[in-house]
Amino acid sequence: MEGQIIGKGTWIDKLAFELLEREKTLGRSLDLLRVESGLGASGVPHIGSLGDAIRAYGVKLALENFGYKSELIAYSDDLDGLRKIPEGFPDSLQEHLAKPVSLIPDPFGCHESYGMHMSSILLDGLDKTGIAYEFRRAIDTYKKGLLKEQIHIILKNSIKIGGKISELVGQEKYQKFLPYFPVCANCSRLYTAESFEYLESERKVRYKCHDAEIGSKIIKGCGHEGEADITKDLGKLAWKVEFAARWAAFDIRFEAYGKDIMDSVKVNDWISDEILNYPHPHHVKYEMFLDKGGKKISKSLGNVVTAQKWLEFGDPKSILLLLYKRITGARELGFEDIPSLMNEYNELEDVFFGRIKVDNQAKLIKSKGLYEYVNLLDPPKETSTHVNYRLLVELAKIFKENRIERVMKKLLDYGVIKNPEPRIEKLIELAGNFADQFDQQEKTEIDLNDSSKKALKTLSETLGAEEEPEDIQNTIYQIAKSNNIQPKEFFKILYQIILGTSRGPKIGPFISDIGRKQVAKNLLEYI
RNA sequence: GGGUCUAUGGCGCAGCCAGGUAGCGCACCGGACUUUUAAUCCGGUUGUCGUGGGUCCGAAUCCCACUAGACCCGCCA
Repeated sequence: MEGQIIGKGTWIDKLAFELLEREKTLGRSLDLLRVESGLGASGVPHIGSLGDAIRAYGVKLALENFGYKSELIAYSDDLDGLRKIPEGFPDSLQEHLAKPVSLIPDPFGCHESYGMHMSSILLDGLDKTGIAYEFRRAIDTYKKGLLKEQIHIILKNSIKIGGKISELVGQEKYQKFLPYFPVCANCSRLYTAESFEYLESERKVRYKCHDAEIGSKIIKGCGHEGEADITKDLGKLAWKVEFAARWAAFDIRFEAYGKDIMDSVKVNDWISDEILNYPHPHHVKYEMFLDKGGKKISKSLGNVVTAQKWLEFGDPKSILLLLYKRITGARELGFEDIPSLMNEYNELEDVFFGRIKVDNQAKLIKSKGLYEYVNLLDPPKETSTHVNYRLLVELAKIFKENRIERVMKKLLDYGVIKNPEPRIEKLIELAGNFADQFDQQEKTEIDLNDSSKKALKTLSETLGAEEEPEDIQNTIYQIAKSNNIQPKEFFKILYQIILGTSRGPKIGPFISDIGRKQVAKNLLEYI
C-alpha cells in the first residue's frame, strides 16, 4: 500500500501528471497547456468521437486541478474529402465524393456545409455534456495560412519523410508523391489531385488530377494539371504528417488517439520531433467502441450510438461516466449499457457522500475522484434522491399513458421517494423512452376459444362496475373456474392482453393501478 | 506482414492501468406474501480469475512466454 496518490486518484490524474513531468523535463513553458481533440467531419459523429474530446477535456481539468492553465481545442477536420456517403444520407452526395466536406452543401439545408452539419452534431453533444472548448476548423486554419511554415518544412523534407513512413508503417505511397493534397482547381476534388513536385522557392506544388481509388470505388479525376500555392490555394497535408504540423503551429501538449490511427500518430510523432523540431504532445491511446456482438447486422440509423440518441435514454452524466471510468480495454458498447451506468453514478454518489463504506483507501479516493470528474470537478454539495433506473424501466413498461404521473405515484407508494421532483420526472421520461425503444416484449399470439371469450366478457362486465380492488384477484380466479378454464391459462391470457407478455405483476392490484374501466374496455376488443 | 485488445461462477460482465479477504446482473435454490402463475421482498449456492513461468511478505491486478478469440493498420482520413 505504498506510493502516494496523484491528484484525485484516477487515470486522468496520472496522465496529467505524466504530461507535466514530461513538459518539465523538456523545459517548455507551462503557462498554457493546450490539449487537442480532432473531430471528424465526414461521418455521423458517434459517441466514440465525442469520447476523444471528453477525455481530452478531462485531462484539461486535471491540469487545472494541479494549478496550471489549460485549454481544449476542438479541431474539425472539415477539409477532409468525403469518402463515402453515410447511411441514411441522400445519393445526391455522389457528385461531391472526394471534395472537402466544408465545400459540399448541407444535404439537409440547415448548415452552411455538409462538414458543418456533421461538426455541429458533435459540438451539440459536447455542449449537452457540459464540455467547454475552443472550436477551430481545418478550412480556416489553411485559409489563414496558419500551417504554411510547417507545410514548407515538411515538403522540403518529403524524400526523407517518404522513406521514414515506409520504414515505420510500410506505406510506400509517399516515396512517390508529396504528403500534400491540393484541391483540384478544376473539379474541387481532393484526393484525385496528386502532387509530385515541390517548387521550393515559389512555395508551390505541381499536381495532376487523375483517377483515385477510395474505399472500393474509383473516383474519376478530371485530368487537370496545375500548380497550387501552399500559402494561398486550398489544399491540405496528408494525415500522416498533418497532426505534427498542427501540434507545432498550435503548441499542443496533449492529444489522445484511437488505436485505428496508431500508425499515423507514430509517424506524426517522428515528424514533429525530427522534422519540425517540436517535441510531440503527450498521448494516450484508447480502444475503439465496438458494436455489441451480433448487432452489426442492422446498420440502420437506430444502431449508431450518437450522443443525441443516448441522451434520450440517459443523462449527460452517464456519458461522462462511461468515458471517464476507464481508458483501457476494448469495449463493446450499446444503449443497453445505459441502465447500469445510470445506477453506477448513484453508487458513486453514495460513496462520495460517505453513504457507502469503502475499506480500501486508494479505491475510495479513486471512486470519489471519478465522481468529481463526472461532475466536471464541480460536484453537487449534497446527495440527490436515487431511484433505480431498472425499476423505472419496469414501471414505465407498465404505465404507458399518463406515465410520469403514474410512475411517480408508484414511487411514492413504494416509499422510494418522498416528494415528486422535476429531476425524477426527467428520469421517468428517460427510462420511459428506454422501455419503449428496447424493452419490447415478445409479442405472443393470443389464442382465444369460446369459453375464454365468455370469461373475458364476464370479467369485463365485472370490472366495468364498482368493485373493491382487493377482490379483483379473487374475482378473476372465480371467473376462470366457473368457465372451466385453468386459472393459470386465464391469467396468462390477461397478461397477454394487458401487457403483451405472458407474465407480469400480481394482476389484481395491477388492474386497479391501470384503472378497471380502462382494462374492461381493453378486454372487449378481444371478444 | 505489422499492431492492439480480450480471456474472471451456468450466461453476460465489473474489478486490473496506482498489488492487500473475488464482486454485480441474470439464472438457480430456500423463505415471506399470494385460494394458481408471476412480480416483489428477505436469505443462500455457484470461481484452481485462459495456460506456464517470474517479481513480491502478498498477484485477477505488475513482468515474460504461450494458447484462443476479437479488432485495427498495411486505401484514405
